[in-house]
Amino acid sequence: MIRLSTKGRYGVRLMLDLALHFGKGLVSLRDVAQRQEISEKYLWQLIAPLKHAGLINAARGANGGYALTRPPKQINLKDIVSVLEGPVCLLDCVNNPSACKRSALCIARDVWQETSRKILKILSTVTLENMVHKQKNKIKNWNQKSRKYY
Amino acid sequence: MIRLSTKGRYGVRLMLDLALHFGKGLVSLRDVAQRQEISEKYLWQLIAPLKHAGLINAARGANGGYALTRPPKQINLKDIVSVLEGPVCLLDCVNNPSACKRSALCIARDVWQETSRKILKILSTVTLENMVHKQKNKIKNWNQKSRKYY
DNA sequence: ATGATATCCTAGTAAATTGATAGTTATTAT
DNA sequence: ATAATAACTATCAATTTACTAGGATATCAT
Repeated sequence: MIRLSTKGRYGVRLMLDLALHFGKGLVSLRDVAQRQEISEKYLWQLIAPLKHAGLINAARGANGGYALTRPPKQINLKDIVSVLEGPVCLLDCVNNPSACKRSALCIARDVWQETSRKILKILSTVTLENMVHKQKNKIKNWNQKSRKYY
Repeated sequence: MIRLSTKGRYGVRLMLDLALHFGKGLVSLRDVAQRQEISEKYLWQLIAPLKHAGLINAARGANGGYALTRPPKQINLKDIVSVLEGPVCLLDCVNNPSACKRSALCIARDVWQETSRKILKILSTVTLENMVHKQKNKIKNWNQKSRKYY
């Protein structure tokens, strides 16, 4: 299926949470877990590869926690998804022609290759900064509505 | 993972095979299986939903077989993939807000919704006719090269 | 030093999905 | 009749997914 697993689903929410706190010190996993309503243990399994990929920093011990390694503007959905869900590549043969002996003459492969590239482009245009802005706007609008109707 | 299962992978090749024979009568599953090097039994599991979705017609009995119900120009990747892999929708909450109680205020959802729409658009721009043309060009070029070097 | 607070790491597992095979029945052209 | 072909059902091993459990290790505040 063309769909995200919970890794990508939760991972993006985790990274957005960190983005919302960027520049304000470290964020503990427990806090993220509570805000996002995701098990702390499960979140950790997402943290590990993200840290390994250099997207977040960690500080151990009391008052420890996590933070983005670079500004939200410089991290996009492609970065996050490819770490957590593997390379965005609709079929193995796209990145690795030897995965199928038909590769050389297969039109389907050409099409999937082109399509993969387009999807990748879409994902890389959405940054965490974009999402932070959207989040703030949404909350603002929601508050205005509340004032109006309640 | 953002990737296709073998259903979509084989299914598109199956439909392209039928497209290449469009207007030339029925094609038996055995022939497709041999040309595409895919098990006949497995192919049948793809045929069933495609037929049910109205993309192909079947004729039983001797000399029976399959054919596209409409010209290759009027069938695109979105049609095929959504039948075989389910709706192109990165997360359940995108089509069905009640799948997650955070839907109303979740920015991640908004972003995945927009992204799903863009991917859908990409898939619907590629028709079987496009693929048939590419296939014929590729074979032509390949033959020219052969004449040149061998 | 010590204890509280975090990160870090390894295993395990039930459920779902995937990819494929086998065998049987129904229908039609010849 | 019979050969060819679609239509259907059931099964199954392997993989992936989505978690959970239990602890080891590092760091800071006191």
